[in-house]
Amino acid sequence: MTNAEWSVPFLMHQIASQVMASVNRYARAYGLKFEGVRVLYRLMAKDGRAIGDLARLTGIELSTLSRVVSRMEARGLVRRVRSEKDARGVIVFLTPKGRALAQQERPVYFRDYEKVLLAGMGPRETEALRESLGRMLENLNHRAEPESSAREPQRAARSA
Amino acid sequence: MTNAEWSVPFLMHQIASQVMASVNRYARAYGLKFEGVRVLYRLMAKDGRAIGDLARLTGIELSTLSRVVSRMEARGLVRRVRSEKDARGVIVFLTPKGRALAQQERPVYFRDYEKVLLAGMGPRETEALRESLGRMLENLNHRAEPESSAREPQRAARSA
DNA sequence: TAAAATTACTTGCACTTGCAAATGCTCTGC
DNA sequence: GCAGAGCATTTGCAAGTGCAAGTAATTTTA
Repeated sequence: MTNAEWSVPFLMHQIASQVMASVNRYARAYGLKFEGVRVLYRLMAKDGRAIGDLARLTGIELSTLSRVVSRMEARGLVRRVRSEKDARGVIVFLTPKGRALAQQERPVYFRDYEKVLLAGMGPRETEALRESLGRMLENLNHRAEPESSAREPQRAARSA
Repeated sequence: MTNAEWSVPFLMHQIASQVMASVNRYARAYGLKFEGVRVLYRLMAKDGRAIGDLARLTGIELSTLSRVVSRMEARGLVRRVRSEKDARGVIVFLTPKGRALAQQERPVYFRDYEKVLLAGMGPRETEALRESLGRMLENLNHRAEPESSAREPQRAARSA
């Protein structure tokens, strides 16, 4: 199974989607899924963000994010405030309830996973891994698209 | 941004969903999305797999996968064959067209990403990373769930 | 050896998603 | 100071998704 020729993104895909599916199952019990969890964490890092910023940071599509925020708002986890600086914009804040949930669930979403994922690795290896991941994330944030190399082939009606 | 305290799964989440979103945009042009691409690759590694095996390997929910395969079948990328050993089962095979697409698109999906993600890393770092990722994937495959620690809290109607 | 349990998928349904169009606000140039 | 361009966000709509229930074949069990 572990084939040294597999590329890094391919490995990432495999891991990513399995972890994501699993997080979804976890978070369900709290009325959240992957997307909601990520919004929560972005707001924990810095409260009060524009919808568009959240979309950019999380990579969630804007209209989707708008609706994710709506549902989180309905559940009392965040609130929307019309920006005073620019009335087109909306700023999203955590409610105390949202903050409490994020704090309470941090270990469940992440620490337990850390145990599973990092099984059998020493501290040096995990530290190197963490650093590499951090760098990858920076790389992504600095250039969201892999500069599509001008390839924009024929459109298809449906996707599988 | 790069906060050393962020856990590995958290970093994985961030990277994962951004890469996934991006792959979706890419693959769209070929009538595929993330899920379809992953099925294609699993079949490239070993052709002729049961739907259930594909679901387990990819982490895609079974019913979803069934329909992904249906769409891929409609597009002529794979074909379903009723298993002779066990007539309940269905074996999914690549068609020549599906195989050709997988081969043709490998560089697009993965090599370009590799460039973006690994920017600024030396060969030693990327090799270590690749190994760590391989190990994480093995860890996941050996234990799909992080043994839910018997937490099964109150159900919620909708998820955000 | 026939009913019951199990396995391997597929389908119905309610909800979510992403794109494109709409809405509502702000800035620019004249 | 107002028409037109440009933004930030939301909404309509056509798919896509996951759970639960259904279908069909196989294995277990009494």
